[in-house]
Amino acid sequence: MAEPFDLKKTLNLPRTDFPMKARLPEREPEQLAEWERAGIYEKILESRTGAPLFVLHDGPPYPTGDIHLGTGLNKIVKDLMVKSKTMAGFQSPYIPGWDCHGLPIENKVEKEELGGQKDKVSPAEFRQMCREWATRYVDLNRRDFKRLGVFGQWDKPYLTMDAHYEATVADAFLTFLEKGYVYRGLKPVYWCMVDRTALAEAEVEYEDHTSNSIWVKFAVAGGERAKDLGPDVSALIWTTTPWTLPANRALAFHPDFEYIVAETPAGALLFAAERLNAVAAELKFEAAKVRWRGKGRELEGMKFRHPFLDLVVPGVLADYVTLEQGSGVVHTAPGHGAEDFYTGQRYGLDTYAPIDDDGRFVEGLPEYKGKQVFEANEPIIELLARRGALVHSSKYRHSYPHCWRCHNPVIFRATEQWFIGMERNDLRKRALQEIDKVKWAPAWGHDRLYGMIAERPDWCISRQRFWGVPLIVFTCEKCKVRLEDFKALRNVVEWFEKEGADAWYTRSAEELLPPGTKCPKCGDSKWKKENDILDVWFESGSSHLAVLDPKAGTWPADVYFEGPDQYRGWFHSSLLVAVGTRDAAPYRQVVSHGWTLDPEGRPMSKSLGNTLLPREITEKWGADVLRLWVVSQDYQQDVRWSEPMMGQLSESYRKLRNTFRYALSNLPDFDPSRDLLADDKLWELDAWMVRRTGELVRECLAWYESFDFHRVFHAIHDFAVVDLSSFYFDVLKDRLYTFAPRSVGRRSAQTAIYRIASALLRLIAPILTFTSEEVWKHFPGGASAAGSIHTAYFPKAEELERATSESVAANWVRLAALRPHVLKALEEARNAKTINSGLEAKVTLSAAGDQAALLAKYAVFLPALFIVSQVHLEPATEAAKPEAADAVGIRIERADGKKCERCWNFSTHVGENSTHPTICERCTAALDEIDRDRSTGSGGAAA
RNA sequence: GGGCCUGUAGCUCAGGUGGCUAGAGCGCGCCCCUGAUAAGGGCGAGGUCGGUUGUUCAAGUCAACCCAGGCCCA
Repeated sequence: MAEPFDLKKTLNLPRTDFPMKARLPEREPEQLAEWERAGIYEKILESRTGAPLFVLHDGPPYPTGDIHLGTGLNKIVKDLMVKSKTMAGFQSPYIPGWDCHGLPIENKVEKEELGGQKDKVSPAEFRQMCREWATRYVDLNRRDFKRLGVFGQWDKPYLTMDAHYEATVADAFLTFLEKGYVYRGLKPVYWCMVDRTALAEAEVEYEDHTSNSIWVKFAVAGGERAKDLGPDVSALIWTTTPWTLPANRALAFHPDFEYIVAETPAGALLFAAERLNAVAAELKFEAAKVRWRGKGRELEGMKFRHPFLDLVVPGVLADYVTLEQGSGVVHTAPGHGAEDFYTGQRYGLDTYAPIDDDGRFVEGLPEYKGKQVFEANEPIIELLARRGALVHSSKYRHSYPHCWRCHNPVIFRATEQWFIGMERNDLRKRALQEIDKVKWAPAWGHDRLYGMIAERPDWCISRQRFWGVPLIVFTCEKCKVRLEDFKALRNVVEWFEKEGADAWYTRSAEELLPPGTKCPKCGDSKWKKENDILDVWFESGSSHLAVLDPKAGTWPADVYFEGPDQYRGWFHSSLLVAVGTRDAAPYRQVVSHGWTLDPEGRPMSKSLGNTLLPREITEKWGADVLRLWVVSQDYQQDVRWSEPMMGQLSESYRKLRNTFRYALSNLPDFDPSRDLLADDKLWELDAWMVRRTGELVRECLAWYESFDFHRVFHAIHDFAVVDLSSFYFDVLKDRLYTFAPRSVGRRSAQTAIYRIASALLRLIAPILTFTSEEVWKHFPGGASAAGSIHTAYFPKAEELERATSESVAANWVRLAALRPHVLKALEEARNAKTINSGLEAKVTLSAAGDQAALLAKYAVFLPALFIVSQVHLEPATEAAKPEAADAVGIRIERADGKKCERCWNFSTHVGENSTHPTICERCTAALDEIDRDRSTGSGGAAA
């Protein structure tokens, strides 16, 4: 050997092209382009041809703006489900969708493109403008979703405005109609005066509103009990909607409550006894003489004079009357309240609601006629005052229903609407039975939806708008009879399949119906098309009909996954549509996630202005870090977002990335087809680590199965940090670097690293979508030649676990348990300046019994385990006897001998090698082995 | 007002059927290494398990009530 012999060149130091720096914001888009070129989504589906299906059916978001963080979370979790099911061996298609119809877009187009003047264009033109608006945002949303690494059929999503979809919805409506679920009726519904449409329960949100709180007298005008009450008595009512008084048609009493007539400064007043103190406080009087007492039921049929209309209204009984507020006497306007309406039905009261679509009084006294209802409040209050009927008036702030889209207060207004009757064909009962069959996560989801379905009123499905699917209803122009020839009606579905629902607006009734469709009653053939469109919830609730197919095995879906607002939304409407049309739930399982919270723990919302775009995150940290954010928390509860969290997750990401990088850097000369050692050839430590990896795999696969992604993440992360980085990889360094490249010891370590990294990588692939692919490309043995990691399968726990026996594993568990104690002793020696590096130390262990035997058996492996130069064993002396049976005494001294220049271990044999006087006996042997390998010509040194 | 959910170290999470001095990772402080190096390793300090009162030999774990936050319904 030449004089300047470089010993370092004889080491197998880590070497890899895999970059330490992730540069995710730049690299991820490149990866996306590559996947796009390769047709990754189709490739994955092809790779699972013939495999059992797992169908996640996408709930369609509304394309009216940028996606926010919650939407991103939703899509990422869906992607985790799909990717993990794919790797578990299922064929798992994912067809994303968008909910394109409805008010929000209609409003935007009306305001931003037509300056509020919708009449300027025809319905067909208006619909075209809405379509373009929706298309624009679908494109933007799609770009953002893809950026998150979500795989799916992005080039062919389902859109509720597609012709086929609209036809499916129309057909579903006809099925409901045909089966007798649908009826037209006069009922109070939520009405938005600004959007001029009826609203469903799900379209109403409660917000704070200031109302007029007024106390009004209704003079007793007769009835059986009138005499008992005494002269000049008035019933006292309380209301926060003065404008509904013109529609008052009764006063309601609770049959079981006690009522009194009290003599007050405002006159003799009839109200609930229990409300005396509250009324006195509100009306500001002290004591009151009680003149009469009686049960509410005695007041049924009493007559009261309307305070300003020439009208006498009856006393009626209702058990929804409460003693929490007001007087216990309830002003009843059947045209303006749901409960009032049902009371009105029972007593045959007039459902009076003289209000037009804009919320203006179309008739009534000059004081309020023509005024919008809220503007009518003041004049009505003044009117009451003039008539001496107003006892008290004040402002009252409370939560009040508002339109979810325009956020204006809504009113209850009786109008003619189309309904799906919940009791028709036992729809409610059957839906409830289906809920019991579905699996719910979290479990309370069952009770939530069950309660809602059990309580909900009939479904108001008509809307007075244009941007949607029209109700397929024709009325004979002559005799007003409705066409019930379903074969003829389904002709419209054919038109919709060809031209979309636009056909309803561009084609005449004669064109839409089969030629010569005649009225069965009068024989005429002039038909009038219905103007209303369907509630968009009916539309999105039909998505399973449009997208899934029982014949293909994709209906019902295996899982629906959405936010908690969908119990009243999509989970709800999908169930009703499915039960109505197919007599079963459209899903086997429903999973919901929590709200997305800002750093202060408040739900992110546009009104609070604390929302965040996923794009801002991917541009700064990368999609894989955002995906880590998703799996770091339990999404079934509320999830929080904050900048510091992202910082920590970046660190976690870096740790995982470096763990894989280190594994790769020790495998540059490792070809699994040539170098992989069989289980029984592995060193025990290596086999034990493989086995432990198998245990991790077993746990994680179970968590993937139950969609507990955060447990998967924490387990993998902890394993990478604790078991690999700080323990196994550290312990392995000496063997990997200093042993001859082809030695069994090194190949054993490499085999373990290879198997562990391979398992870990596939285990985390659904989460780290981009990075796992990047690692895959650097994996030994041409792993990526067969295709993307996303077409690979999850590792098999058994294959890894059987690397070694339970008893061998148990020995290593005991040995490894000693490590923290030795490390602590080393730390103390470091502090005492006895040593710096651990390799400068000699550890003396004193043990007894079993423990001594175990240590003796594994003596040669102990220096590596503790990363010290020497370990000496001695019997536990009586004095140094450790308390615990398996404890050991630990003494740290400086290592004997000199530091080997090659492996840095201390040895008393340094200097014995004449060629290399600075190296130890182990390195001498290693160099000899390297020389031998070189002369035999096979295999190569790492360096 | 009714119903439901949540509340364990600064952060994110574990803690079946109640049982040793309540755990992990990250972060933080101090130290080591310089052959994973814009890396790696070690040690350490952090919690009256939201609060109160009960049941029990024993409660983070069970019960009741309360507080805070959230969601749904009205």
